[in-house]
Amino acid sequence: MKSAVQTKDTREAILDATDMLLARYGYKKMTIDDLAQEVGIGKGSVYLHFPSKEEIALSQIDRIIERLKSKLRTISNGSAAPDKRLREMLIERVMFRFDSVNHYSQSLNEMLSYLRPKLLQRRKRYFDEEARIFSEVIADGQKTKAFVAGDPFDLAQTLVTATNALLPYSLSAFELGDRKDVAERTKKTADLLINGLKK
Amino acid sequence: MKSAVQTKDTREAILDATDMLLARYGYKKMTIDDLAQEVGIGKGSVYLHFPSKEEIALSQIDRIIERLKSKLRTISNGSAAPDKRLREMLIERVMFRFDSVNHYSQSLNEMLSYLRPKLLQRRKRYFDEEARIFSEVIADGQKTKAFVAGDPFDLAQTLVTATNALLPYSLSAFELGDRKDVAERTKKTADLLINGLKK
DNA sequence: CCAATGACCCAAATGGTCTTATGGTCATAA
DNA sequence: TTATGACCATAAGACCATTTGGGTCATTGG
Repeated sequence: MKSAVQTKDTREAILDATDMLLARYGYKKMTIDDLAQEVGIGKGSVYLHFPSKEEIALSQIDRIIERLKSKLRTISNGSAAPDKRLREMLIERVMFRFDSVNHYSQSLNEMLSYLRPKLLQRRKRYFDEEARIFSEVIADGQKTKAFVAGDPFDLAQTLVTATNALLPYSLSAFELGDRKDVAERTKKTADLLINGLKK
Repeated sequence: MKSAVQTKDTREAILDATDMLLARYGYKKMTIDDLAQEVGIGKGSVYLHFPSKEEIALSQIDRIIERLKSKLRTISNGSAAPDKRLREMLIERVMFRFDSVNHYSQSLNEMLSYLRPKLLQRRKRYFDEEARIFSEVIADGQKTKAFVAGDPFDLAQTLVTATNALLPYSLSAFELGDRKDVAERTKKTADLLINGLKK
């Protein structure tokens, strides 16, 4: 990875290195110099791809969510019954995040202390975008009268809110508890919520 | 309030003063001297009631939760139908906290940074205790076949988890959003959850 | 000519030193 | 016996010099 990048897009390489260095050093301690060296480029070249250190870290978080959304869309577009799809999506939204930041250990809260306002904004955006994907499945379920009536997006936002406490955010993955336990709590919450949609 | 305390229990007076000073100065800036003066006692007398500064702040948080639990019990023991009681309790658990710490503005997260491990522990305990009160109402609803079968405490914990993201914790009341908005989101979440219990 | 580079700039961070403040203790007085 | 505030030790803050690191840009090589 320290050799000049030839087989991989530089922007992605920077984000990969960011992922690793955030986990190792946290936001504050991670330097652009370290990053450049890790990628095998000059320090100034980093700024050809990202306007600031802050934006690099935020873009890494964005990337995690983009990957999640892609997974949610795959499930959403599947052929299972809408309630089964919803359940799988709720679980995925929690567990994918958990696994994506699990190696960040204590550094998640540290990042929050530096990037709080912008992270909060993005967080709101992420939830909106996720809810949009969820709402499509809800609308599906409503067409066949399997789900209650109501604005699909509104209902989706409720699903999102109800599972938000299970996400690693200010609580690190470590603080959230054992992975198995988080998964279990997520399933139970999802089941109750979907059951509520069915009436 | 600066006069010697005669008509009010000293411990309560200390906690009242803590509530006010936490809101004004935050945890770090609040001094035991300020506290003692606010109550009208000597600085050393504070330590007759609390072992440490840390414990004073934690006890104030405990007190908020005790008041909440009292309110939850009142609702729980009411004569309304179980689903109506549950709904009211879920809303109360969110809004009572919101209102109790709303005047803390930015200082909630500051407190968290100093008291994190102990706050997390207590937080777990609070949730357990709340879930116990909820489980009684769930058991009530199960007796009349109005609610689904299952361990009442387990189901109650799910209700608690599903509304946890709405509580002010690392997100201040300010960051959680407009009070009206929080209440609205809480109601929608409660409705969906209770609907899920009814099947 | 254009993109990559690393030297440069400057504000922020850090480390060292001294001073002050504060949590907690305890001798004293009521 | 209990309340008090002076005392103590350590932590925190202020100050200053030095170093560091985010961001910029003049230079070079392809």
